[in-house]
Amino acid sequence: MEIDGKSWKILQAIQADGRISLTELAAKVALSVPAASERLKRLEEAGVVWGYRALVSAEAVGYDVMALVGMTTAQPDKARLIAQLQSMPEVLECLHVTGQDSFILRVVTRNIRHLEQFVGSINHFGETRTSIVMSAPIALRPLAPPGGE
Amino acid sequence: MEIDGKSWKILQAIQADGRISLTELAAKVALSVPAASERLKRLEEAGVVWGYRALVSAEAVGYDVMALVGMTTAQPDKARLIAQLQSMPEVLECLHVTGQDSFILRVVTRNIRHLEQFVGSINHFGETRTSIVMSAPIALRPLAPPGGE
DNA sequence: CCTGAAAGATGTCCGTT
DNA sequence: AACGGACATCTTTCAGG
Repeated sequence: MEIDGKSWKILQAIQADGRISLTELAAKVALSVPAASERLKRLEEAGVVWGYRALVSAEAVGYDVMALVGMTTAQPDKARLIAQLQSMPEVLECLHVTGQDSFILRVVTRNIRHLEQFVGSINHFGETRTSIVMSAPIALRPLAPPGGE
Repeated sequence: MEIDGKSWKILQAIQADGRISLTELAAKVALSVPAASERLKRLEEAGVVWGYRALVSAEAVGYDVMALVGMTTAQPDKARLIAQLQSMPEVLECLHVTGQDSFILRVVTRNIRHLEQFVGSINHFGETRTSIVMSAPIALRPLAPPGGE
């Protein structure tokens, strides 16, 4: 799918505010409401926009610790590991990556003790390297056009 | 702020669908529309909900490579590094962490060549360790109640 | 593919319980 | 704090350029 300048403006607007009304959206991209609506629907149907989420503060709901956990896991254990991670609400994300780690997990826990307990519950799958997040100098930025093609 | 069962239902619903209407939301949590609306507004004002985002597929818009880049950076360079990263649209996220790495970046690039170029443009700030994301067995899961308190 | 207007649905603001 | 109704706004759909 090709995405022209106006569709990119739409993408940027709905990434900045996922609950923006079509009326506002249309105004921002200098289009009529039905035109903006159709473009957005097309983007959704093509899978360019694959969902809308409210962003909830982990801290505000009682998760005081966020961490990234890298794991080195033997091939035959991977499927079981993923199955277990899926049942653990502390795991917000699990990426299968190249390099020293097999997986990198994004985890939230109530406190350090809870983090220790979490790591203990998975480290029989392999070595873990835990990095506690102290701050997020750049947090979850919207995608911009790739440009220089 | 205290979050009771109904507010948690609201949080889960808007994390699952950030564009859900108040009418649907109210039905899901067995509340009237104004009641649901007020609770949601309170959650927003308290910073529990700090935004709404459309999720855009990096692949669909021309970013074929996602990677995590760990950096070891000397203290005096950190501020300049962050400033530079902020001006680079490839950087979706930058976390300041404990452990071997000073920062871990989430980066998207058009292709491997573009990734190499990106890493080259920042590696004078310190050593980098790049992990290319092959797949996301668990992608961006909503927050669940911490429970066992 | 965009525009403009109408009908249906939705969000907000009341007063009330 | 939550409910129900009235009004303003928004979304969707349709005809037309």
